[in-house]
Amino acid sequence: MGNSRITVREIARLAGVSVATVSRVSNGTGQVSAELRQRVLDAIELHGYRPDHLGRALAARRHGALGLVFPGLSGPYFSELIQGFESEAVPARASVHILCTHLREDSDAQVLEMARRVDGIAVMGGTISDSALLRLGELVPVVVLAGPGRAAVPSVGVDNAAAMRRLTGHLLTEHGLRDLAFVGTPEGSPDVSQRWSGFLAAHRELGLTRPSDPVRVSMQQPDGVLAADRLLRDRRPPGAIVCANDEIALGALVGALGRGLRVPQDLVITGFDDAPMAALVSPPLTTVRQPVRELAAEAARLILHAAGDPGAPAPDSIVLPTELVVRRSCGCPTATTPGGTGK
Amino acid sequence: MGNSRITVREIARLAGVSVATVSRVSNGTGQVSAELRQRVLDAIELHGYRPDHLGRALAARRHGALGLVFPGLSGPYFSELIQGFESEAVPARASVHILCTHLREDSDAQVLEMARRVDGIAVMGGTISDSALLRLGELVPVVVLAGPGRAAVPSVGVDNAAAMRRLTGHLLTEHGLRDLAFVGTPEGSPDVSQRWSGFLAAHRELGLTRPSDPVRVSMQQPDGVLAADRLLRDRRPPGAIVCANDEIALGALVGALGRGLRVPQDLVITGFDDAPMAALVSPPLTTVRQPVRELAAEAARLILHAAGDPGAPAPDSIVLPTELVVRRSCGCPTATTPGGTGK
DNA sequence: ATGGTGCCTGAAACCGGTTTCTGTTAACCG
DNA sequence: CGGTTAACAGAAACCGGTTTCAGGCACCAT
Repeated sequence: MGNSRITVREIARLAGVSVATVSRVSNGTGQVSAELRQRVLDAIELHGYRPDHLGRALAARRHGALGLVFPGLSGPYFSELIQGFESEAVPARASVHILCTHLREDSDAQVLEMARRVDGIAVMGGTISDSALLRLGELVPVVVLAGPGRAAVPSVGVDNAAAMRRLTGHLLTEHGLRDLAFVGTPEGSPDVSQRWSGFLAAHRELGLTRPSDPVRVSMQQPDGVLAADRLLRDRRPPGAIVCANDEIALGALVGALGRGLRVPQDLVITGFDDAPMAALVSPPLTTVRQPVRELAAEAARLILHAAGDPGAPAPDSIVLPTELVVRRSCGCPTATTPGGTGK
Repeated sequence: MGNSRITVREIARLAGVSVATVSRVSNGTGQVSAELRQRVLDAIELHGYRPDHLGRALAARRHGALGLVFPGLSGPYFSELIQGFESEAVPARASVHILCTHLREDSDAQVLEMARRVDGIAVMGGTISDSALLRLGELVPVVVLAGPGRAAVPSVGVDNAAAMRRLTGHLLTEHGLRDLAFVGTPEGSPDVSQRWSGFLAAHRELGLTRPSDPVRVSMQQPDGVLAADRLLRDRRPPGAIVCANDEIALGALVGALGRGLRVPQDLVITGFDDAPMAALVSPPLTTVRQPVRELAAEAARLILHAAGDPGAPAPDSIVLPTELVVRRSCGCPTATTPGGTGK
């Protein structure tokens, strides 16, 4: 049983009907008399027939698959992302292809290759070149996740700049902090780039001098430790370390505590994302919550919709709301002051 | 250009040759005269023809894709795993399908469904039922990643029990610690199950009483914080917290430090995996290094080989070596004592 | 001149489904 | 009772490739 060698013609022969009838029964399309239907169902059941995905996909000119492209995965952010994406794809009976372009030279070519195997693709911002993105958009429905869209390529993201402006403003205004250090590589991803510009904007608004250059590291905990080392080695500590995400912030916190500094008394540290650990460390991290899972789910929905509706107009880009989460690492006493910054 | 509507027959017509010739040229198989080859290549180039993946896959009866199934991803472990898997799949021109069964009821059915879309599958141990695993093995080449294989299903993993026995023995013998607490859910995955039994074995060998039940939590940092809370709340702290992985250990460390305990003076904590952060926290974590990336790469190689060679015999299971990494969180002064425990 | 050999080539079959299109039959209607 | 219509079934075309098979042709040895 379950031998995958049996075909629709085989079943047709065994049930004494035509292949068209078998196809109609197995898909529930068209009209089939009760008697023939039963004969076909019996034969299908008896031999454990399951229609071949390739044959079906070829005939339907549809792969039944979605692509997800990211630079390199790490931390809770990507877990959420992938799971959110899957949560929409699986019920739609679409499989999820992943492509991790991490440090590979030919990622443009690989994404283009992926386009020939899926019905639509979500690409993390900053993962492939702009020209490849446009080219991709001609081949399949595409949405940019956490990054700017293009003409025909919509995007799903949050207003990073506004959120970071708000967070930075909180540090500058309500805590009177100065000499803030930004940790993260603006050139690395659109997300960080926007957060950096929000950071700058907050300074500009208050008429402060432009802060010093960011400490350019990657987005994982070890990078936060590294950044803390760099910042705290010889010169006096900055007033606050504003990290591009929670992972970096957690690493920086570990680095700072390891050097005997007290947070927030000696040093303020903030994150971005509101990862699960952010609330659990001591002191709990002040950060910005963004709905990562919903972001990815929304992207999947967009793609599925566009793939199902060939002539559909290019959908609008989507901006989901963020929320400033004030905890103790910024120096606030205790309570959480909620407040949306997104549209 | 690049319009994906052009087919092999179209190119054949334009180049004034047969479809067979086009196919031969585009695949480099068979003999084609220089003149015809050039005509075909020109037509292909001019119209940007790329053979359709589905048509090709259907004819070749091969999907050009590999599946990777895991319970739920989180932390550096899964990053490494996925990237290791991809590092082998991509050069083989196979795309990677992922399936995250996390908490879903019908994961068996979904894995079986995946089997009809890929040439082979790597399944993390403990992700699906045994019967589904056997069934799966009849459909496509399968390998179990980090878990026990079955008759026809090979596995790739490390000797968790031996490694954990060694680590636990180190704590019991060389540090004279007693009253160790194990954090992790043995029922949750074969990995943890084996680590738990290694933990027990080390106690048994020394004639000690059976340690108390494990603190059953998941495998992420927040779970470590939770476990530390539970263990340290009212009663006196255990002599050591032996964590099922580094993520838990890092969480536990944060929890312990947050309570003002000193590690390792007041409390010893150990991990498993040797995640990047393990060496960077203070104190650095004593742990067991396992080659996660290689594990996944090996699994991909196994599957690719089996998928390429239809009649190949079931390959042997593979056990990769681990290494005890002694740092300071166990109470050792400083140096690292390397030493393999795997076969 | 003739038969054999090897290289190219294209027609056609095939992979495993879906869908259109045509034809048959039975039910319904005036 | 003749004619229209709806329901149903199957033959064949189709999706877009690959591969088998047989034939044409040039070259070589007899």
